[in-house]
Amino acid sequence: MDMKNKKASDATVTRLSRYYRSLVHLETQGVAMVSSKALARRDGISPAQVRKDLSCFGQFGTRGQGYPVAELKEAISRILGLYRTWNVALVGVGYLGVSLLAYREFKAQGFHIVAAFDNDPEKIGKKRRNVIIRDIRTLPEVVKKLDIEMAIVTVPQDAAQSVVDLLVRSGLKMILNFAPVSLRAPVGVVIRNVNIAIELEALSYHLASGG
Amino acid sequence: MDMKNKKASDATVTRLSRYYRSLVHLETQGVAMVSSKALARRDGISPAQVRKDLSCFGQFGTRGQGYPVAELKEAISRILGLYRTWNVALVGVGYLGVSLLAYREFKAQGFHIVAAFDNDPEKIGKKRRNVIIRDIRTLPEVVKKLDIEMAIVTVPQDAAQSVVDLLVRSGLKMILNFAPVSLRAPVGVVIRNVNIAIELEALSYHLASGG
DNA sequence: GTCTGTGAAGAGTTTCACAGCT
DNA sequence: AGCTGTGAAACTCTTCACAGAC
Repeated sequence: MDMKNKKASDATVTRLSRYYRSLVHLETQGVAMVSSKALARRDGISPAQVRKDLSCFGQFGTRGQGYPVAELKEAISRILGLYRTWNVALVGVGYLGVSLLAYREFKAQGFHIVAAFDNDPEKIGKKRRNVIIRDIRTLPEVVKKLDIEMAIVTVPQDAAQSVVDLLVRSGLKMILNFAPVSLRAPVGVVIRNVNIAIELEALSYHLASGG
Repeated sequence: MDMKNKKASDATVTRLSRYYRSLVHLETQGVAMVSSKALARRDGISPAQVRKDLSCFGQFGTRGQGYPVAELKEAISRILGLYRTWNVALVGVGYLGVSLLAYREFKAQGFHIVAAFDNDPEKIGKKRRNVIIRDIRTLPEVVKKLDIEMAIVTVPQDAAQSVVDLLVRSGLKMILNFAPVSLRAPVGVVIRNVNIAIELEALSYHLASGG
Protein backbone atom coordinates (compact mmCIF):
# COMPACT_ATOMS: atom_id res chain seq x y z
CA MET A 1 0.00 0.00 0.00
CA ASP A 2 1.82 3.08 -1.22
CA MET A 3 -0.56 5.84 -0.22
CA LYS A 4 0.83 8.87 1.45
CA ASN A 5 -1.38 8.84 4.54
CA LYS A 6 -0.32 11.95 6.41
CA LYS A 7 -2.22 11.09 9.58
CA ALA A 8 -5.86 10.32 9.24
CA SER A 9 -7.89 10.77 12.37
CA ASP A 10 -10.61 8.42 13.41
CA ALA A 11 -13.15 11.02 12.36
CA THR A 12 -11.59 11.18 8.92
CA VAL A 13 -11.78 7.41 8.48
CA THR A 14 -15.42 7.40 9.54
CA ARG A 15 -16.23 10.11 7.02
CA LEU A 16 -14.40 8.17 4.34
CA SER A 17 -16.94 5.41 4.84
CA ARG A 18 -19.70 7.92 4.23
CA TYR A 19 -18.07 9.27 1.11
CA TYR A 20 -17.73 5.73 -0.11
CA ARG A 21 -21.45 5.11 0.22
CA SER A 22 -22.27 8.35 -1.53
CA LEU A 23 -19.88 7.48 -4.34
CA VAL A 24 -21.43 4.05 -4.79
CA HIS A 25 -24.78 5.76 -5.06
CA LEU A 26 -23.53 8.38 -7.51
CA GLU A 27 -21.92 5.70 -9.65
CA THR A 28 -25.19 3.82 -10.02
CA GLN A 29 -26.73 7.13 -11.09
CA GLY A 30 -24.18 7.38 -13.87
CA VAL A 31 -22.48 10.47 -12.44
CA ALA A 32 -18.86 10.66 -13.62
CA MET A 33 -17.47 13.62 -11.70
CA VAL A 34 -18.38 15.08 -8.33
CA SER A 35 -17.20 18.22 -6.56
CA SER A 36 -16.26 18.35 -2.90
CA LYS A 37 -19.23 20.66 -2.47
CA ALA A 38 -21.68 18.12 -3.90
CA LEU A 39 -20.17 15.24 -1.93
CA ALA A 40 -20.23 17.34 1.22
CA ARG A 41 -23.85 18.36 0.92
CA ARG A 42 -24.97 14.75 0.77
CA ASP A 43 -23.48 14.15 4.20
CA GLY A 44 -23.89 17.46 5.97
CA ILE A 45 -20.15 18.04 5.96
CA SER A 46 -18.22 21.10 4.76
CA PRO A 47 -16.56 21.00 1.34
CA ALA A 48 -13.22 21.93 2.89
CA GLN A 49 -13.53 18.99 5.22
CA VAL A 50 -14.02 16.63 2.32
CA ARG A 51 -10.95 17.97 0.56
CA LYS A 52 -8.82 17.84 3.72
CA ASP A 53 -9.93 14.29 4.43
CA LEU A 54 -9.03 13.12 0.96
CA SER A 55 -5.75 15.02 0.99
CA CYS A 56 -4.55 12.71 3.76
CA PHE A 57 -4.31 9.95 1.20
CA GLY A 58 -3.30 11.63 -2.01
CA GLN A 59 -4.58 13.90 -4.73
CA PHE A 60 -7.62 12.43 -6.33
CA GLY A 61 -9.21 15.45 -7.95
CA THR A 62 -8.66 17.75 -10.88
CA ARG A 63 -8.78 21.47 -10.27
CA GLY A 64 -11.68 23.06 -11.97
CA GLN A 65 -13.36 19.68 -12.51
CA GLY A 66 -13.82 17.82 -9.24
CA TYR A 67 -13.27 14.15 -8.42
CA PRO A 68 -13.79 11.22 -10.79
CA VAL A 69 -16.48 9.16 -9.08
CA ALA A 70 -15.33 5.69 -10.10
CA GLU A 71 -11.66 6.29 -9.36
CA LEU A 72 -12.28 7.95 -6.03
CA LYS A 73 -14.58 5.12 -5.02
CA GLU A 74 -11.86 2.62 -5.92
CA ALA A 75 -9.24 4.58 -4.01
CA ILE A 76 -11.35 4.77 -0.85
CA SER A 77 -12.17 1.11 -1.14
CA ARG A 78 -8.46 0.38 -1.13
CA ILE A 79 -7.80 2.72 1.79
CA LEU A 80 -10.55 1.18 3.90
CA GLY A 81 -9.64 -2.38 2.99
CA LEU A 82 -12.93 -3.03 1.21
CA TYR A 83 -11.23 -4.37 -1.91
CA ARG A 84 -10.82 -7.70 -0.17
CA THR A 85 -12.88 -9.91 2.10
CA TRP A 86 -12.35 -10.32 5.82
CA ASN A 87 -13.16 -13.42 7.80
CA VAL A 88 -14.96 -12.45 10.97
CA ALA A 89 -15.84 -14.36 14.12
CA LEU A 90 -18.99 -13.62 16.07
CA VAL A 91 -18.75 -14.30 19.79
CA GLY A 92 -22.04 -14.47 21.68
CA VAL A 93 -25.08 -15.73 19.83
CA GLY A 94 -27.86 -13.89 21.65
CA TYR A 95 -30.54 -11.81 20.00
CA LEU A 96 -28.12 -9.15 18.90
CA GLY A 97 -25.60 -11.69 17.66
CA VAL A 98 -28.19 -13.43 15.51
CA SER A 99 -29.34 -10.16 14.05
CA LEU A 100 -25.76 -9.37 13.07
CA LEU A 101 -25.45 -12.79 11.41
CA ALA A 102 -28.33 -11.69 9.20
CA TYR A 103 -27.02 -8.19 8.56
CA ARG A 104 -26.67 -7.85 4.80
CA GLU A 105 -24.49 -4.76 4.81
CA PHE A 106 -21.63 -6.81 6.27
CA LYS A 107 -21.47 -9.26 3.43
CA ALA A 108 -21.91 -6.45 0.92
CA GLN A 109 -18.74 -4.75 2.25
CA GLY A 110 -16.72 -7.94 2.32
CA PHE A 111 -17.09 -8.85 5.98
CA HIS A 112 -17.92 -12.56 6.17
CA ILE A 113 -18.94 -14.00 9.48
CA VAL A 114 -17.44 -17.46 9.05
CA ALA A 115 -17.77 -18.71 12.61
CA ALA A 116 -19.98 -18.10 15.63
CA PHE A 117 -19.12 -18.98 19.21
CA ASP A 118 -21.06 -19.34 22.43
CA ASN A 119 -20.65 -21.11 25.75
CA ASP A 120 -24.24 -22.29 26.06
CA PRO A 121 -24.43 -26.10 25.51
CA GLU A 122 -28.00 -25.60 24.27
CA LYS A 123 -26.74 -23.52 21.38
CA ILE A 124 -23.47 -25.22 20.54
CA GLY A 125 -23.72 -27.42 17.48
CA LYS A 126 -26.82 -25.73 16.13
CA LYS A 127 -26.93 -23.46 13.13
CA ARG A 128 -28.27 -19.94 12.95
CA ARG A 129 -28.48 -18.17 9.58
CA ASN A 130 -26.38 -20.92 8.10
CA VAL A 131 -23.48 -20.46 10.51
CA ILE A 132 -22.70 -23.26 12.91
CA ILE A 133 -22.38 -22.27 16.57
CA ARG A 134 -19.16 -23.56 18.09
CA ASP A 135 -17.91 -24.02 21.61
CA ILE A 136 -16.08 -20.87 22.69
CA ARG A 137 -13.24 -23.12 23.89
CA THR A 138 -12.47 -24.07 20.30
CA LEU A 139 -11.97 -20.44 19.32
CA PRO A 140 -8.16 -20.36 19.16
CA GLU A 141 -7.92 -23.32 16.79
CA VAL A 142 -10.87 -22.22 14.63
CA VAL A 143 -9.40 -18.73 14.30
CA LYS A 144 -6.25 -20.25 12.87
CA LYS A 145 -7.99 -22.81 10.69
CA LEU A 146 -10.43 -20.35 9.13
CA ASP A 147 -7.97 -17.48 8.91
CA ILE A 148 -10.10 -15.14 11.00
CA GLU A 149 -8.79 -11.61 11.53
CA MET A 150 -11.67 -9.79 13.18
CA ALA A 151 -14.15 -10.49 15.92
CA ILE A 152 -17.53 -9.09 16.86
CA VAL A 153 -18.29 -9.43 20.55
CA THR A 154 -21.95 -9.61 21.59
CA VAL A 155 -21.68 -11.35 24.93
CA PRO A 156 -23.07 -10.09 28.26
CA GLN A 157 -21.08 -7.46 30.14
CA ASP A 158 -19.60 -9.82 32.68
CA ALA A 159 -18.14 -12.09 30.02
CA ALA A 160 -16.79 -9.40 27.71
CA GLN A 161 -13.33 -8.89 29.20
CA SER A 162 -12.50 -12.60 29.35
CA VAL A 163 -13.69 -13.03 25.76
CA VAL A 164 -11.44 -10.17 24.68
CA ASP A 165 -8.52 -11.75 26.52
CA LEU A 166 -9.18 -15.01 24.70
CA LEU A 167 -9.40 -13.23 21.34
CA VAL A 168 -6.14 -11.43 21.97
CA ARG A 169 -4.42 -14.67 22.98
CA SER A 170 -5.71 -16.18 19.75
CA GLY A 171 -3.91 -13.47 17.81
CA LEU A 172 -6.82 -11.24 16.79
CA LYS A 173 -6.04 -7.53 16.52
CA MET A 174 -9.41 -6.06 15.55
CA ILE A 175 -12.42 -6.27 17.81
CA LEU A 176 -15.85 -4.71 17.54
CA ASN A 177 -17.47 -4.76 20.96
CA PHE A 178 -21.17 -4.39 21.69
CA ALA A 179 -21.00 -5.14 25.41
CA PRO A 180 -21.74 -2.01 27.46
CA VAL A 181 -18.42 -2.02 29.28
CA SER A 182 -14.95 -0.56 28.81
CA LEU A 183 -12.43 -3.17 27.80
CA ARG A 184 -8.70 -3.41 28.20
CA ALA A 185 -6.43 -4.76 25.51
CA PRO A 186 -2.70 -4.53 24.75
CA VAL A 187 -1.47 -1.84 22.37
CA GLY A 188 -1.65 -3.05 18.82
CA VAL A 189 -5.14 -4.40 19.36
CA VAL A 190 -7.83 -2.05 18.09
CA ILE A 191 -11.14 -2.20 19.89
CA ARG A 192 -14.13 -0.23 18.74
CA ASN A 193 -17.14 0.00 20.97
CA VAL A 194 -20.76 0.26 19.94
CA ASN A 195 -22.83 1.04 22.98
CA ILE A 196 -26.44 1.31 22.09
CA ALA A 197 -27.69 2.22 25.54
CA ILE A 198 -25.19 5.08 25.76
CA GLU A 199 -26.54 6.47 22.50
CA LEU A 200 -30.03 6.59 23.96
CA GLU A 201 -28.68 8.21 27.08
CA ALA A 202 -27.06 10.93 25.02
CA LEU A 203 -30.44 11.56 23.43
CA SER A 204 -32.21 11.67 26.75
CA TYR A 205 -29.59 14.12 27.99
CA HIS A 206 -30.71 16.55 25.31
CA LEU A 207 -34.36 16.23 26.24
CA ALA A 208 -33.71 16.21 29.97
CA SER A 209 -31.56 19.33 29.82
CA GLY A 210 -34.30 21.16 27.99
CA GLY A 211 -33.41 20.79 24.33
CA MET B 1 -33.37 21.44 36.24
CA ASP B 2 -31.05 23.94 37.92
CA MET B 3 -27.63 22.61 37.08
CA LYS B 4 -25.01 24.99 35.90
CA ASN B 5 -24.10 23.20 32.68
CA LYS B 6 -21.28 25.26 31.26
CA LYS B 7 -21.31 23.54 27.88
CA ALA B 8 -20.93 19.83 27.81
CA SER B 9 -19.63 18.37 24.59
CA ASP B 10 -20.98 15.22 23.09
CA ALA B 11 -17.85 13.43 24.24
CA THR B 12 -18.46 14.59 27.80
CA VAL B 13 -22.02 13.28 27.78
CA THR B 14 -20.87 9.93 26.46
CA ARG B 15 -18.27 9.67 29.21
CA LEU B 16 -20.91 10.57 31.79
CA SER B 17 -22.73 7.40 30.80
CA ARG B 18 -19.57 5.44 31.47
CA TYR B 19 -19.03 7.04 34.84
CA TYR B 20 -22.61 6.24 35.67
CA ARG B 21 -22.08 2.55 34.98
CA SER B 22 -18.91 2.52 37.04
CA LEU B 23 -20.69 4.25 39.89
CA VAL B 24 -23.53 1.73 39.83
CA HIS B 25 -20.93 -1.01 40.05
CA LEU B 26 -19.04 0.69 42.86
CA GLU B 27 -22.25 1.22 44.81
CA THR B 28 -23.10 -2.47 44.71
CA GLN B 29 -19.58 -3.11 46.02
CA GLY B 30 -20.34 -0.91 48.98
CA VAL B 31 -17.78 1.76 48.07
CA ALA B 32 -18.78 5.14 49.53
CA MET B 33 -16.20 7.52 48.08
CA VAL B 34 -14.27 7.42 44.84
CA SER B 35 -11.49 9.64 43.53
CA SER B 36 -11.31 10.96 39.99
CA LYS B 37 -8.22 8.84 39.59
CA ALA B 38 -10.01 5.63 40.53
CA LEU B 39 -13.02 6.45 38.36
CA ALA B 40 -10.73 7.32 35.49
CA ARG B 41 -8.72 4.13 35.63
CA ARG B 42 -11.84 2.01 35.28
CA ASP B 43 -12.54 3.61 31.92
CA GLY B 44 -9.12 4.38 30.50
CA ILE B 45 -9.68 8.10 30.89
CA SER B 46 -7.44 10.69 32.57
CA PRO B 47 -8.34 11.89 36.07
CA ALA B 48 -8.31 15.49 34.88
CA GLN B 49 -10.82 14.60 32.20
CA VAL B 50 -13.17 13.15 34.78
CA ARG B 51 -12.94 16.28 36.91
CA LYS B 52 -13.42 18.60 33.93
CA ASP B 53 -16.41 16.60 32.72
CA LEU B 54 -18.09 16.76 36.09
CA SER B 55 -17.26 20.44 36.54
CA CYS B 56 -19.56 21.19 33.61
CA PHE B 57 -22.50 20.38 35.85
CA GLY B 58 -21.48 21.46 39.31
CA GLN B 59 -19.17 20.62 42.17
CA PHE B 60 -19.80 17.12 43.36
CA GLY B 61 -16.62 16.30 45.20
CA THR B 62 -14.83 17.19 48.37
CA ARG B 63 -11.18 18.19 48.16
CA GLY B 64 -8.95 15.70 49.80
CA GLN B 65 -11.74 13.09 49.85
CA GLY B 66 -13.09 12.46 46.38
CA TYR B 67 -16.67 12.01 45.21
CA PRO B 68 -19.52 10.43 47.19
CA VAL B 69 -20.52 7.44 45.06
CA ALA B 70 -24.25 7.43 45.75
CA GLU B 71 -24.70 11.17 45.36
CA LEU B 72 -22.66 11.43 42.20
CA LYS B 73 -24.58 8.54 40.71
CA GLU B 74 -27.82 10.31 41.50
CA ALA B 75 -26.57 13.57 40.04
CA ILE B 76 -25.49 11.96 36.79
CA SER B 77 -28.75 10.08 36.58
CA ARG B 78 -30.55 13.41 36.77
CA ILE B 79 -28.27 15.01 34.20
CA LEU B 80 -28.74 12.17 31.73
CA GLY B 81 -32.45 11.90 32.33
CA LEU B 82 -32.24 8.41 33.75
CA TYR B 83 -34.29 9.28 36.82
CA ARG B 84 -37.43 8.90 34.75
CA THR B 85 -38.71 6.55 32.09
CA TRP B 86 -38.95 7.33 28.41
CA ASN B 87 -41.48 5.89 26.03
CA VAL B 88 -39.75 4.80 22.87
CA ALA B 89 -41.04 3.75 19.46
CA LEU B 90 -39.24 1.18 17.36
CA VAL B 91 -39.65 1.62 13.62
CA GLY B 92 -38.68 -1.35 11.45
CA VAL B 93 -39.12 -4.81 12.91
CA GLY B 94 -36.38 -6.72 11.09
CA TYR B 95 -33.72 -8.85 12.75
CA LEU B 96 -32.02 -5.89 14.33
CA GLY B 97 -35.30 -4.37 15.47
CA VAL B 98 -36.35 -7.56 17.20
CA SER B 99 -33.00 -7.86 18.93
CA LEU B 100 -33.42 -4.33 20.26
CA LEU B 101 -36.89 -5.22 21.55
CA ALA B 102 -35.17 -7.86 23.63
CA TYR B 103 -32.29 -5.68 24.77
CA ARG B 104 -32.38 -5.68 28.54
CA GLU B 105 -30.11 -2.70 29.05
CA PHE B 106 -32.79 -0.41 27.61
CA LYS B 107 -35.39 -1.27 30.17
CA ALA B 108 -32.80 -1.15 32.93
CA GLN B 109 -32.02 2.49 32.07
CA GLY B 110 -35.66 3.49 31.80
CA PHE B 111 -36.10 3.27 28.04
CA HIS B 112 -39.36 1.42 27.38
CA ILE B 113 -40.16 0.39 23.85
CA VAL B 114 -43.92 0.76 24.03
CA ALA B 115 -44.72 0.49 20.32
CA ALA B 116 -43.24 -1.11 17.23
CA PHE B 117 -44.04 -0.16 13.64
CA ASP B 118 -43.55 -1.77 10.26
CA ASN B 119 -45.07 -1.51 6.80
CA ASP B 120 -45.10 -5.25 6.09
CA PRO B 121 -48.69 -6.59 6.20
CA GLU B 122 -47.26 -9.98 7.19
CA LYS B 123 -45.88 -8.48 10.39
CA ILE B 124 -48.57 -5.96 11.28
CA GLY B 125 -50.82 -7.17 14.07
CA LYS B 126 -48.39 -9.78 15.33
CA LYS B 127 -46.45 -9.55 18.55
CA ARG B 128 -42.70 -9.80 19.03
CA ARG B 129 -41.25 -9.86 22.53
CA ASN B 130 -44.60 -8.83 23.87
CA VAL B 131 -44.86 -5.68 21.76
CA ILE B 132 -47.55 -5.48 19.13
CA ILE B 133 -46.41 -4.50 15.65
CA ARG B 134 -48.48 -1.65 14.25
CA ASP B 135 -49.00 -0.20 10.81
CA ILE B 136 -46.49 2.56 10.23
CA ARG B 137 -49.36 4.74 9.02
CA THR B 138 -50.79 4.80 12.53
CA LEU B 139 -47.57 6.23 13.94
CA PRO B 140 -48.63 9.87 14.41
CA GLU B 141 -51.71 8.98 16.46
CA VAL B 142 -49.96 6.26 18.48
CA VAL B 143 -47.10 8.63 19.31
CA LYS B 144 -49.61 11.02 20.81
CA LYS B 145 -51.70 8.41 22.54
CA LEU B 146 -48.78 6.62 24.17
CA ASP B 147 -46.81 9.76 24.91
CA ILE B 148 -43.77 8.64 22.93
CA GLU B 149 -40.76 10.95 22.89
CA MET B 150 -38.01 8.94 21.23
CA ALA B 151 -37.73 6.68 18.24
CA ILE B 152 -35.31 3.97 17.19
CA VAL B 153 -35.10 3.55 13.42
CA THR B 154 -34.10 0.14 12.09
CA VAL B 155 -35.56 0.24 8.60
CA PRO B 156 -33.65 -0.35 5.34
CA GLN B 157 -31.61 2.51 3.91
CA ASP B 158 -34.10 3.52 1.26
CA ALA B 159 -36.90 3.96 3.76
CA ALA B 160 -34.93 5.76 6.45
CA GLN B 161 -35.37 9.36 5.32
CA SER B 162 -39.12 9.08 4.82
CA VAL B 163 -39.46 7.45 8.23
CA VAL B 164 -37.52 10.28 9.80
CA ASP B 165 -39.74 12.81 8.04
CA LEU B 166 -42.79 11.04 9.43
CA LEU B 167 -41.31 10.98 12.93
CA VAL B 168 -40.53 14.67 12.76
CA ARG B 169 -44.04 15.49 11.54
CA SER B 170 -45.35 13.48 14.47
CA GLY B 171 -43.47 15.74 16.83
CA LEU B 172 -40.56 13.52 17.86
CA LYS B 173 -37.30 15.29 18.62
CA MET B 174 -34.96 12.42 19.47
CA ILE B 175 -34.08 9.74 16.96
CA LEU B 176 -31.59 6.91 17.13
CA ASN B 177 -30.88 5.73 13.60
CA PHE B 178 -29.35 2.39 12.62
CA ALA B 179 -29.80 2.75 8.86
CA PRO B 180 -26.44 3.18 7.13
CA VAL B 181 -27.29 6.53 5.59
CA SER B 182 -26.98 10.20 6.50
CA LEU B 183 -30.31 11.72 7.41
CA ARG B 184 -31.62 15.23 7.30
CA ALA B 185 -33.82 16.71 9.98
CA PRO B 186 -34.77 20.23 11.06
CA VAL B 187 -32.77 21.93 13.79
CA GLY B 188 -34.15 21.03 17.17
CA VAL B 189 -34.35 17.37 16.22
CA VAL B 190 -31.41 15.37 17.52
CA ILE B 191 -30.42 12.36 15.46
CA ARG B 192 -27.75 9.96 16.58
CA ASN B 193 -26.44 7.41 14.16
CA VAL B 194 -25.19 3.94 14.91
CA ASN B 195 -23.60 2.56 11.82
CA ILE B 196 -22.32 -0.89 12.43
CA ALA B 197 -20.79 -1.43 9.01
CA ILE B 198 -18.82 1.80 9.32
CA GLU B 199 -17.36 0.54 12.59
CA LEU B 200 -16.08 -2.57 10.86
CA GLU B 201 -14.68 -0.45 8.06
CA ALA B 202 -12.78 1.64 10.55
CA LEU B 203 -11.28 -1.58 11.91
CA SER B 204 -10.38 -2.85 8.48
CA TYR B 205 -8.73 0.48 7.74
CA HIS B 206 -6.28 -0.17 10.54
CA LEU B 207 -5.42 -3.63 9.29
CA ALA B 208 -5.36 -2.61 5.63
CA SER B 209 -3.03 0.31 6.30
CA GLY B 210 -0.62 -1.97 8.10
CA GLY B 211 -1.55 -1.50 11.76
C1' DG C 1 -0.49 14.38 52.85
C1' DT C 2 -4.70 13.68 49.58
C1' DC C 3 -7.79 15.18 46.24
C1' DT C 4 -10.93 18.58 43.84
C1' DG C 5 -11.81 22.49 40.73
C1' DT C 6 -10.14 25.29 37.17
C1' DG C 7 -7.44 28.66 34.31
C1' DA C 8 -3.84 28.11 31.11
C1' DA C 9 -1.23 25.43 27.94
C1' DG C 10 -1.14 21.96 24.62
C1' DA C 11 -2.97 18.91 21.06
C1' DG C 12 -6.07 17.95 17.69
C1' DT C 13 -9.71 19.04 14.39
C1' DT C 14 -12.31 22.04 11.39
C1' DT C 15 -12.85 26.06 8.68
C1' DC C 16 -10.98 29.84 6.05
C1' DA C 17 -8.92 31.77 2.22
C1' DC C 18 -6.31 31.76 -1.56
C1' DA C 19 -2.69 30.09 -4.87
C1' DG C 20 -2.67 27.29 -8.79
C1' DC C 21 -4.60 24.26 -12.29
C1' DT C 22 -8.35 23.34 -15.98
C1' DA D 1 -15.33 31.10 -14.88
C1' DG D 2 -15.01 26.62 -11.50
C1' DC D 3 -12.69 23.61 -8.34
C1' DT D 4 -8.82 21.36 -5.84
C1' DG D 5 -5.06 21.32 -2.48
C1' DT D 6 -3.17 23.31 1.50
C1' DG D 7 -0.96 26.49 4.94
C1' DA D 8 -2.76 29.40 8.41
C1' DA D 9 -6.37 30.74 11.52
C1' DA D 10 -10.08 29.49 14.39
C1' DC D 11 -12.11 26.49 17.16
C1' DT D 12 -12.63 22.46 20.22
C1' DC D 13 -11.14 19.14 23.33
C1' DT D 14 -7.67 17.25 26.52
C1' DT D 15 -3.96 17.55 29.71
C1' DC D 16 -1.16 20.14 32.85
C1' DA D 17 -0.30 22.28 37.02
C1' DC D 18 -1.41 24.41 40.98
C1' DA D 19 -4.42 27.00 44.38
C1' DG D 20 -7.54 25.77 47.80
C1' DA D 21 -10.16 22.57 50.79
C1' DC D 22 -10.02 18.57 53.89
